[in-house]
Amino acid sequence: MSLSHILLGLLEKPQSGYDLRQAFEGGAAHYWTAELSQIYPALKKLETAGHVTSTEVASQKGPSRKVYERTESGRDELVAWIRTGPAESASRLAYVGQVEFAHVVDDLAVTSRLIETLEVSFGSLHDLLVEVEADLRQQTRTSQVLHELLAVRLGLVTLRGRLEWCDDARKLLKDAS
Amino acid sequence: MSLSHILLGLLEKPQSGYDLRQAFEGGAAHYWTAELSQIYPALKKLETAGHVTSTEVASQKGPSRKVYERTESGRDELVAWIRTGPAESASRLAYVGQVEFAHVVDDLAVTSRLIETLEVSFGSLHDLLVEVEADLRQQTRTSQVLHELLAVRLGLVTLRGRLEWCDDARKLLKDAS
DNA sequence: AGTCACTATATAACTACTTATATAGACGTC
DNA sequence: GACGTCTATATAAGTAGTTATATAGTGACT
Repeated sequence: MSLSHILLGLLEKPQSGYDLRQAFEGGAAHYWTAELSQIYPALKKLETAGHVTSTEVASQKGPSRKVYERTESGRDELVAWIRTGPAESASRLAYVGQVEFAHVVDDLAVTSRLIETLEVSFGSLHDLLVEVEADLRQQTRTSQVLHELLAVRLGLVTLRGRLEWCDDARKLLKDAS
Repeated sequence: MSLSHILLGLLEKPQSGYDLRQAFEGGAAHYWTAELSQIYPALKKLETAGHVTSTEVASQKGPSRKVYERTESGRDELVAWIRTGPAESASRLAYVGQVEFAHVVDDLAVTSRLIETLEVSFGSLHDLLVEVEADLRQQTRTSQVLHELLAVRLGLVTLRGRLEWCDDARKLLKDAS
């Protein structure tokens, strides 16, 4: 389950469940979203596991808020997740969270390794799609072939963008170290 | 549920559940994956709904295969799904399937409308991230800010790629009509 | 005074998805 | 001939995620 990990990452600052959903809407939306009905039970589970603690805070508008804070154990769990690197079968883009929260590891080499791993998997998917596209180009341009070509090209531009990003990321990391 | 719709789209040619999984691995993987344990019940459900029919075919290697075929009603269901356009909250990229299978609608105007809708939603997410990036650029370059910047840029290159694709797709459609 | 929108938490019911396991024939190889 | 791998279908158990609904206070508009 990586929603828990994403929540632990977002808890760099103590926040309520409601706040955390705002975080998903503003910025994090490009790689992950979650409903409140999923966030509240997830926070409760993290609390029982000892990865977060909660304190009730009176609010000027609406009911009192429950503000969650990451514990040492929570930080350890987050670090462990980031160190494992991206899962091969990631239908959701949890690896973006791993990159975003990698600063808690306090070791840029971990970030570099993450990027290298991603580059390999982006690369092989890209190569596969290049072949599929070449195949489609040789077929007579029926409506079906045209639409398949559109779908494949969407994959290609996305992967080309991500590969460019790997390059860019390496440069940023070199400048930083 | 759009796995059913994706399966209906892939059933342009009659195929078995096993074949359909291969399709997810070869090419469709960039926007959707599904395990066999999810595909088999989904096909059964489609059969009860009358959207597909199955015929048992003896196989030279291994056990006999169950080959599924899309019915008229299945085609109607697929067309209806494509006509509704992309869902706003699409954590998985089902809209790529809508583009890929749009040829069954047999009306390029539908494809054009799909692309226009996508361009709007890609655009607004892109604009949001541009603002977030500008914000981060002004902050002192701590490790945390660097990692947030990396995550935001990954989103940006992805969205820039997709916006380029919208342009490209419009041109391809113009040439085709 | 009534309605709407926003902050805030919570749960029930449902749907989707993953992981593990069982079965079974064909083919290759050690 | 024992083992591994590939084709092929299927189900059980568990986890993740969505949709609907309830509750409740605040502020703004009508």
